[in-house]
Amino acid sequence: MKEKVLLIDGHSMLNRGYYGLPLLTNSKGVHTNAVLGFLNIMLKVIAEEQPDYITVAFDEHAPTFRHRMYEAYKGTRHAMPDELKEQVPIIKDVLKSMDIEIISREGLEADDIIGTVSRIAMRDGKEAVILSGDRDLLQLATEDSVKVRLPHTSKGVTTVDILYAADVEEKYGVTPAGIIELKALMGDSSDNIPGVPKIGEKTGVSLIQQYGTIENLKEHISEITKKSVRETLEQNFDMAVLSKQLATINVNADIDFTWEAAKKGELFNAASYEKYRELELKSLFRYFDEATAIAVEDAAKHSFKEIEDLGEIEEIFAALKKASAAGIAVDDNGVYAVTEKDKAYHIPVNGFASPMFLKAHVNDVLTVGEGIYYTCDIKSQLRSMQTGYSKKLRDLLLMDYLINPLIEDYGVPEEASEKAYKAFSMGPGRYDELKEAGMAELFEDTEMPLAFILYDMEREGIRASKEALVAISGELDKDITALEQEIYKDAGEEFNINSPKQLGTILFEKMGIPGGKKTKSGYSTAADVLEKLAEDVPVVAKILDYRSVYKLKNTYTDPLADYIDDNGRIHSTFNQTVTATGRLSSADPNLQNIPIRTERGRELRKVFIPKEGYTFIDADYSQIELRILASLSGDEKLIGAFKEGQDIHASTAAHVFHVDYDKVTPQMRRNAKAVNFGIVYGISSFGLSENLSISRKEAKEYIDQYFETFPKVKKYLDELVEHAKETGAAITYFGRRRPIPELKESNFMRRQFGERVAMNMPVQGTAADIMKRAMVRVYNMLKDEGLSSRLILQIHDELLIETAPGEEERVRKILEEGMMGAASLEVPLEVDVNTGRDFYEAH
DNA sequence: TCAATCACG
DNA sequence: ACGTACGTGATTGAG
Repeated sequence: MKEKVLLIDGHSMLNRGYYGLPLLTNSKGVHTNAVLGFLNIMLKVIAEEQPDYITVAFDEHAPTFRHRMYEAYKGTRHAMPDELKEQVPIIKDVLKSMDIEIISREGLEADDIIGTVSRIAMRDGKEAVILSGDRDLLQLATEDSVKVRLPHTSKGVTTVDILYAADVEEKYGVTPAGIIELKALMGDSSDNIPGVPKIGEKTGVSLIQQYGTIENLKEHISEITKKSVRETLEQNFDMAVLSKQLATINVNADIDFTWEAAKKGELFNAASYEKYRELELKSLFRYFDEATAIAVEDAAKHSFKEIEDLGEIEEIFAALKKASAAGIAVDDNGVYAVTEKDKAYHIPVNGFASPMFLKAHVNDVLTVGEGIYYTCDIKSQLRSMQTGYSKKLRDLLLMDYLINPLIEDYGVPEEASEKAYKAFSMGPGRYDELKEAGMAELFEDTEMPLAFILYDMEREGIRASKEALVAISGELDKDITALEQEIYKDAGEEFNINSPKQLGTILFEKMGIPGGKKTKSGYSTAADVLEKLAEDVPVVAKILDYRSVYKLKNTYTDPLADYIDDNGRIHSTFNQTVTATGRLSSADPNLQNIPIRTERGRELRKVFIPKEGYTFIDADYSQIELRILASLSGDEKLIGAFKEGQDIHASTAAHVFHVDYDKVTPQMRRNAKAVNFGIVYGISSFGLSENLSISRKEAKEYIDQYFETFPKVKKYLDELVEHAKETGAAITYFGRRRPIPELKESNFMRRQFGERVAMNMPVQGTAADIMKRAMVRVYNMLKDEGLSSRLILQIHDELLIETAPGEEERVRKILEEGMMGAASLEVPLEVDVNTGRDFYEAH
């Protein structure tokens, strides 16, 4: 059995990965698609070939000899997108960690390195396998000792073709050596080889089959019968000669290659696991055995000294109080504390150290301690902590979020010990960063106290009637069954209405309804498409109806019933570190998207009820985003409209359509409302035209008219984009930041998106800031006055309080004061307050 | 696991 | 010549 060497064309495989996969980023915003694509194919081929040696060849960035020749000739160069360029050093690092030899040398192309090594392998009696996405390398294939493997994707499945000399001949009609001759004639646009004009694959192949080489072809040029071919060859033969030079791979390049260095080592070792983990290439973890993974994960853990002696416990708490900075975290097993780099303690719950005892001590540290106490993910610990907000406490998770809200996974450790350690080691530095970025106040006055409020809201939950949900579910079920039958009858067959694919086929092919086509994967059956057809085609109306009823039952009614606990209450989770703009999000279940826009959906809100004797008081900000826009832009007309208490959409309509305020029609108001939304979202004429079903030209006129009416809004939005381009981030009135990496991307569409984000984030984010400040104020007022009423829900611009009997008037006042006073802008913040016996009535 | 859909602000 | 409204979460079918 011959030994085998795998030779990989680095840039070509990276390129293939980049264009073959969507532009993935990991949670740190690092693009990884090319790296992932590269590794996927490489690992697959390694598994198949079982090579004894591996070498990856990269081109140097400096233009290489062959390219220089061509560029001198044509003066062009291929540009590599930044998102791909970034990944070159990354893949090199990964390969190094896998102990894979990398060869690159100025003045040499990867092709030349691979060609040379393949010939060294032949000389030394070894087999060579070449992996590349570039057909150029086919010229290196031989009868049995050098094969080329070309990845190729069809119908989403990637296979890696195997080509020996005979396969090359069969597939391309010429021998591997003939590939060079063929390229000399037909060129290769992907490799910048010009070729002879007008000669394509067909003519080229037949000429090479007949004459073998271009030198021989030159000898017999007069024999060519077809006049056009003969003439182009006669006139452009120098192109063929140049192209041949360009196409020929140098197999005698001067490189440093030794079998010793190329020897395959342990690919899946601790170092490479660490790299994969850092890049978050989770789909590739399966290549590592469990032992490697566990060893690496364990290395990250730290040893905490168990403290059980009562005297020692008191000493530790005393030390904590004296420390200038410490890490602290708690869970059901006790308290974990880090006071110095090598002083980490675990005080377990035991006979002496009851949970109450430990909670009291922690509380004591946080209230009278002299230091700053760092923890990680405070909200998750409050169940075992029983402490109120303290300015001495800093949550690393919340700091990380403020510094970069785009991160998807902040890596909160599972165990409390690691939370304490991580918080201790990273917290102080992170706080400095936060201060540097101007967000210390936002963190201390808003985000930190808010975590405690969210914990309380989650624990309180909201009461819901199971009986009512079950009754509604039954009704919906009847409707679903009836609609299903009618739809099947109209369609003439039974099919899965929930499958957009099947539905599209039935509607637009079988039934031949016009107005189909849209998405890549077939017909769009989205509501806005179907709505346009519903009037003319009864079945389409039924489908829309079916969908909304189906959704109501399966997304809201039934799941909500399952979330009700023994006390009849539903406890959502309010996430404080997921949105890019600073808003909260709600999940498990999401209580921020309970239906309201249709009456049937809205009915569902009747199942949410306050506990016996209590009422709901709900307050929402009126047009908070547009008020923020008016204030921050300083536009007098917009500010004026708000100050006069006008209906803002009607007022916008009056200005944009040049009619009197009281002559505005409902249609005009609707259009103006869409324009106002567009402004807040980062206007584009296309988006507005889609939304309003008008021409792009008309949409543009609306927008131009709007900006002419409110010139300072225009100026403000332009400045937001400019600022974001300069600093790489958008920022709210209260200093919250959102990086916008899209602004630097090479893709036009993505940059455009970045500009819209730059316009939207400060507005949406400032609204989020104001609401959070309001929550802190409202919560503190309820607490300071010793009321029993509780904040239970936040829906972006709305707060719901379960109000104790007799506290109604106070709560109304607190909501008004708390919310209106959360910021002082150029325009007063207006709040609508409502009382109700259920959520339906209250909002 | 992803795309399509749709509920909310 | 691109191919688009901003921010979320849950369900579903299909690969």
